[in-house]
Amino acid sequence: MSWTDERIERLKKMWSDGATASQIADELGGVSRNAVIGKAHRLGLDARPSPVKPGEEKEKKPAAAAAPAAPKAEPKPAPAAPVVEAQPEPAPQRPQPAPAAAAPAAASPAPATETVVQYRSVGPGGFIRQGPGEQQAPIPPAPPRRLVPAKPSPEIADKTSLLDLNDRICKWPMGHPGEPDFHFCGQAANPGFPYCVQHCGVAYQAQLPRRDRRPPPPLPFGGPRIR
DNA sequence: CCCTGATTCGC
DNA sequence: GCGAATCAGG
Repeated sequence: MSWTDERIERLKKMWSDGATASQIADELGGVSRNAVIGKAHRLGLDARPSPVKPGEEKEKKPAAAAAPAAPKAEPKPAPAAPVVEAQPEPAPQRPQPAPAAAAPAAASPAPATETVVQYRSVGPGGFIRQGPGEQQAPIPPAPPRRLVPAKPSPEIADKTSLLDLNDRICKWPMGHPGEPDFHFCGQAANPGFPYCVQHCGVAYQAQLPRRDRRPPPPLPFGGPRIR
């Protein structure tokens, strides 16, 4: 198998969606997990959290097979490529009480000061994480009240959320995790099963001989995201 | 042992 | 460019 454009495309998407190399490999078929990882690296895709610690530098390995004289000298890469980092702004003025919506766009016309590119990461809920050095002034003291789980929005107030799950209701996921309307089926569960009767029908299927197997039903998550 | 991703290196 | 072999952590 070769890396056609479509296959590369799928690799990219699945990789950035967080699929493991193995998953990607047997999804694509015809390639090994290693091939996928190798390709991902060659494509310059983001490194994933590796189980291997980046910490200590590995010394030469025992060169099991007769390794000819070290083929390549390795000049350590230019040490200090200027790391682009969010620069803490002087913040001379007391920040305004904060428009809660927190204009994510750096578009705010910084008056007269230099234009500083700010990099921000986006948290799981879609909120904008604060960069270092841009603490938002006084932290509102926590009210001495008991915290109560709240529905994030009226939108899903009547939907079955994670907090509503128990062993008697159907836990079949509807929509995509992380999205505002993600919820669970919520029907009465088939006793002894985590899903309602309909979803049990989808989740549990008799294994048929390969030859007359039907193509698999859509994944519970609605299949791969389309971005 | 299984899994994971990273790296190396012969092809 | 490709990917098997190898490494190393969980």
